[in-house]
Amino acid sequence: MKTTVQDVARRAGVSAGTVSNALTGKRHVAEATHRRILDAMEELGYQPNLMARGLVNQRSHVLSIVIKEFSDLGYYGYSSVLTGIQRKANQLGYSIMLHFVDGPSEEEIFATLNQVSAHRADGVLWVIHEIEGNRNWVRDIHPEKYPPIVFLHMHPDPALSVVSIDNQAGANMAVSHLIEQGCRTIGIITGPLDWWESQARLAGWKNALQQAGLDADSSLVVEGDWLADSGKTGMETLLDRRPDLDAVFASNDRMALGALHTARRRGLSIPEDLLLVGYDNTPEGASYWPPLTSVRQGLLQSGQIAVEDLHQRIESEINEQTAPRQHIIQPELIIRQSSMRSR
Amino acid sequence: MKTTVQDVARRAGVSAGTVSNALTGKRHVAEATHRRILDAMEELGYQPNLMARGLVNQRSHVLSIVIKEFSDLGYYGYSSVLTGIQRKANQLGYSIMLHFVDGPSEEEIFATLNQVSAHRADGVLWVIHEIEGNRNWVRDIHPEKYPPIVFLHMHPDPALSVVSIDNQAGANMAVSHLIEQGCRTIGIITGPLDWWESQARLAGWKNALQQAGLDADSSLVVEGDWLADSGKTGMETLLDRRPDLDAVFASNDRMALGALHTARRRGLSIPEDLLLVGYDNTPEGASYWPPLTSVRQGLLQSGQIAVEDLHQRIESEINEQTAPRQHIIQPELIIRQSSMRSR
DNA sequence: TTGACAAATTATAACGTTTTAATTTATAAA
DNA sequence: TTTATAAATTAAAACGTTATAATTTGTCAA
Repeated sequence: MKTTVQDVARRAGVSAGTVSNALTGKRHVAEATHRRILDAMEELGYQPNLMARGLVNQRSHVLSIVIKEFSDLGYYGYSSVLTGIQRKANQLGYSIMLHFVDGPSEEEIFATLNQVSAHRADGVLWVIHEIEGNRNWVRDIHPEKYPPIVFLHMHPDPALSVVSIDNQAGANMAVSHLIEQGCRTIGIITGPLDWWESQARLAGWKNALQQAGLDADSSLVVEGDWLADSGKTGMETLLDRRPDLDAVFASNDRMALGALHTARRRGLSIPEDLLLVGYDNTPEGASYWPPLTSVRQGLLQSGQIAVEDLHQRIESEINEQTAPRQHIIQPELIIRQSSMRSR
Repeated sequence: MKTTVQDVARRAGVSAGTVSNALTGKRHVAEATHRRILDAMEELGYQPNLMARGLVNQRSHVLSIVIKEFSDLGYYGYSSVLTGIQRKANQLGYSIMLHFVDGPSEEEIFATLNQVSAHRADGVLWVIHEIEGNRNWVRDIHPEKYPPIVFLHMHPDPALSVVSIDNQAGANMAVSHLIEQGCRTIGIITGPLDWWESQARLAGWKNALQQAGLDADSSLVVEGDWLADSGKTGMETLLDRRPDLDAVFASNDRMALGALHTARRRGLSIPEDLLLVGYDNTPEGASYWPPLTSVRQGLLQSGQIAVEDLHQRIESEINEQTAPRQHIIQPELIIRQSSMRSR
């Protein structure tokens, strides 16, 4: 835990500089010496000190991920993104530091950002959902007081680097599919409406209905909070309000699960009496009864793209700033029995 | 991103040492100077460089979490533990670095450990499940080549610091509860049997049956892989083998979901025809149909305890090594309708 | 042999902190 | 006033690397 480059040098009978050269491979060192150095390292169990290295190189090779705490990590979406991030980061030689935020309130955001910056992370991946003022605080951040930041799952913004998923298209697909199945009265259980994802999915629903000349009445809309319970009550409300309801689009799989629960409790069969589509395509969905049709988001991919973009940004920063880029990923509909009209 | 303690010092008209004193609060600095320094920091937007600080203090205030990659993060259990870890770590002033492992093969384990040690993490939280040789490699690690390590969810071992959950007791509770409900032929869907958790839960099942003088025949045991699909097929097998089956204990909620699926497909009602208990108490379980009885593990708590123990270990290391400690957490049964005999 | 030139190595100065020991400044007693 | 003592500040060294510029060593042609 504490043999240093000096120790290795002494043991190999060379200077510290040579050991460093052997280590980084930037300057050439003679075959024989190289071998001796390697041996010395082996014998002494040398571990380079990344803090010292980072200090002189002005480069930590650490990427900071900022994520909202608690429930989020257990949520399928976030963990997929993280996995995608991890893979690419690893491949590019970065380590990952995790920062949690509760609020996110303005002050907490800046506190976190300061911590990130104190660690001298090379870049930041912002995986906090966007609500209200959020976007504006974050737009003001950019100054070179902080390392480059890539925002995941925010809606596109020319001033920021964003990797996001086309939520409106995803919802549109889902609802269009229901329409093709012959449904006419399609309810939606949305996420919290201060999330832009929720808004976008709602817009997709509306859009699909209008394209087909169908009713997008507000009695068909009920707001949930992403959790299964709100799917239960959402479904209750929809059924009470619209006895003619023949399909429901739930804005995530958890709420779809809740909707299934309520349908079952009320003695309704899916897909016989009612069709249902979820969002996220969680692995469990395939084991619900009936197996759940859902929208696959490509979250793993989004994590990877984000890291790639960030990496470019980090590398280029030395010369001139790379302009912000927007990456928009298209989702895909996975059809299972919950939305297949059995005639 | 690059004003230094020197800059602040210059601006405040003092020396670097004084700024440092003001920063750490270890030596007293006069009221007036202190104020001037604070102002200077504010004006210059000073951010301490944690790498430099870590270098001189020989303390990074970073905790490394080693976790098996991919699916694991999305798994309820792991994310809960991580949350628990994060909370306590934050409270004690640590940042968190995440390291992923695929295998885990011996070489990969050591590669990861070397990385951890290169970052000079103050301590390690080992959240890899234990299989086969695993334990032995890990026992040999301890030498002071690496920082102190606490192992989560390994079975107790006097040579190692371990925080684990009493899986056998948990399973025993679940099965005893089924027996109390009047069940006599209770099947089990286990996890992969090279996981000690699976073994322990199996032992708990067996134990409870034997206590009650009931049959723990091998025809009642089927091995799963934690995923819902294996719950589906596991349930098929059990039903085929034992037409007299009147309850099933699934070793996690996902597999319980699969079991529900199969029961439903075969036209069996739960709890009317068959009782079912899961393990993990995932939030979704309450929305399954019927709501799932399950074993709550106290994972959040386990994460917190692990960090506390690790912290002590880190602090004390300066003097003499603290002896390894075993923490065993008792789980709790959460009863819902899937296991309530309706008579 | 001696140069001339390339290749390999080294000494030294950073990087941004904190700590130690030394020094200055303030305070109180004589 | 002085002196003794406490309080506040500072200069310099250290932490473990890498980069730069200087030096040594080796090779080959003249």
